[in-house]
Amino acid sequence: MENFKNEIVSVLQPLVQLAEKDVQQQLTVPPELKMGDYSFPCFVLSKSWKRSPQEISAFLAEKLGEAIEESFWISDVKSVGPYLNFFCSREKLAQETLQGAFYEKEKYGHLQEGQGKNVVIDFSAPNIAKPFGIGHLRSTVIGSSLYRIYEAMGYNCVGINHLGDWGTQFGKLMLAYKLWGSEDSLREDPISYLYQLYVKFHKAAEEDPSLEEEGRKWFKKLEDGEEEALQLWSHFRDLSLREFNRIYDRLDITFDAEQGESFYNEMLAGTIDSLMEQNLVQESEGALIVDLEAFGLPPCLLRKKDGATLYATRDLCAAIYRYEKYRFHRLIYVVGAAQSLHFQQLFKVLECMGFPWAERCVHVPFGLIKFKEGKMSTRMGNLIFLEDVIDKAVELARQIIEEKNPGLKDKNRVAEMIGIGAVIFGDLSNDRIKDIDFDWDKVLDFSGETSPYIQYAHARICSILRKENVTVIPEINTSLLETGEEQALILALARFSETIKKAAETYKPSILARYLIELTRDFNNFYHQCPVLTAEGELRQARILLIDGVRQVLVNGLYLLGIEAPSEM
RNA sequence: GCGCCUGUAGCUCAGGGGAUAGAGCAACGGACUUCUAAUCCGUGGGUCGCACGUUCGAAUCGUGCCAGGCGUGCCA
Repeated sequence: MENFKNEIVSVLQPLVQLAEKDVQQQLTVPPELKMGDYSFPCFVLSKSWKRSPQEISAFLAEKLGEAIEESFWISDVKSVGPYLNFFCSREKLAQETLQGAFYEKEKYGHLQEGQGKNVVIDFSAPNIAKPFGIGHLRSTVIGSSLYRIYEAMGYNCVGINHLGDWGTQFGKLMLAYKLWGSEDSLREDPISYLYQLYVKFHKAAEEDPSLEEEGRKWFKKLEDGEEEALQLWSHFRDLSLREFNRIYDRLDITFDAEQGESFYNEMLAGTIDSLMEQNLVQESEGALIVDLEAFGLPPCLLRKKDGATLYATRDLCAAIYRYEKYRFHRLIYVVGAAQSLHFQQLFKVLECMGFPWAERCVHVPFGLIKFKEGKMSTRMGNLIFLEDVIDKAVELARQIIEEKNPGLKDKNRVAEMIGIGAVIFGDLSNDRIKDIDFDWDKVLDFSGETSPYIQYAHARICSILRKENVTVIPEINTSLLETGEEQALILALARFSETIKKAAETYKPSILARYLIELTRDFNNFYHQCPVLTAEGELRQARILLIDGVRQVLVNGLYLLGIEAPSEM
């Protein structure tokens, strides 16, 4: 598809006297398939040419008539009103696309742009000693998907789970444990017990604000390395990690490093020192800050008046450490939009410190998961556990399998793929910046724009390909694929690669998710209109290769979202 | 107060200068002796929050307003 576009630019550019870039930018996709594959609107030329866009379009179409004959990709040019519409050679496009999918398999659609470059992605980052709530799903699945998308772009990715394993909340938790905790209850169900303690603490602190102060003291003890505090901390941390890993396993998510906030403790002093040497630090109201007023930003707090550090300090250390270790081409933080200001400050401080790579740090923000009942917060105790959501979705998938395909083998495995896929897709299919209204009915709906819809189409294709006397052969007569449904499918497949690129550039997996829905819709139209198995000879072979291409792109695309596709369901 | 984000069909959302603004859900009506009906086809449903501006052209860009969310120094 890119080749086709480039060819349009090269034949059109000398005629219209615009820069190549401008020509490229003007090109749009017509609203209907039969209008062509790319269109050049002639309005821009109207003024300088002193002619109506309709006349210009007609003129250009005639002029281009000859140039087109020697063209490889462009099969036709038509003037439609003010638009100049280009048609791609469908046979060549089908050839290139379908053979590409056939030969490149799971690499189909991938690019080489990122060869030899490292991209560090900071995602998930749950807080130790707190349950893995539905709120953590977003960073986890968006980050993991971006990881896979950037790998498909050719980059070498480093996924880091910046665990929230340090900070004042631990002081509070330790205090709560000291006040009300019991080792027995802790051992029984660690996370949920710690969670209860945490909620209890915040309720009690409302009555007695001195508890907050006491909690901060406990965190200070931890930072000072006091034995008892350290032991409790390490105990809580181990128990939590075990729980998180169970969830990551189910979601098929891995990290290359699990350096949490605590990892940077030893570097804190050094970082503050070097900030001081550069005269970037000031004392204010007993705290240590970097004044950013010159940049229209509130000050960045490095150290509290009690001497304990804040997360900005740890994030500074982390960024510096990561650059030294990975020399990243880009450092991506997949963190909620609520922390936008924090990252503006963080990047600005790095810039002030003279790090040229500060501009290669990006915050990829996302909206909140909201509830009809109001805001969800760990403190209030109205958390929805991610695992409960997954369990319910998987259970529903199992029920539907029992009802529709009771003879299916490996039911549990398939139910897991479908249920988990639905949960992930439900999150990734919407623009990440928007808040999501959490709705059980929506999570547990497997029809329409959902991943089971895509998986189902995939399973149907596999079912056809499993039939006797079906062999996928790459050499076909592409001119036989002439119905609107087939053309639409080929075109959709041809746009896979540019969709990956767009998703990567905008850090939006939702673009890929939408693409897969549309591809699946195109396939379903085809499926209901064009028989494969009962088609004759060459046409049958051509359609077999076509659906095999669709199958491959569905698998590859779902993989990039972190979703598996069962071959039967 | 100030800053950032969001506002499109009853609901959930695509589209983010270009041709008639699209899906899904919900409602109603159709399609399984034919490749899996978790599917498909059809019907109804819209002052693209409001106003002004830029442009040949605005849901899309700018400014102002309205509504909601988030943030705004010792949480992360």
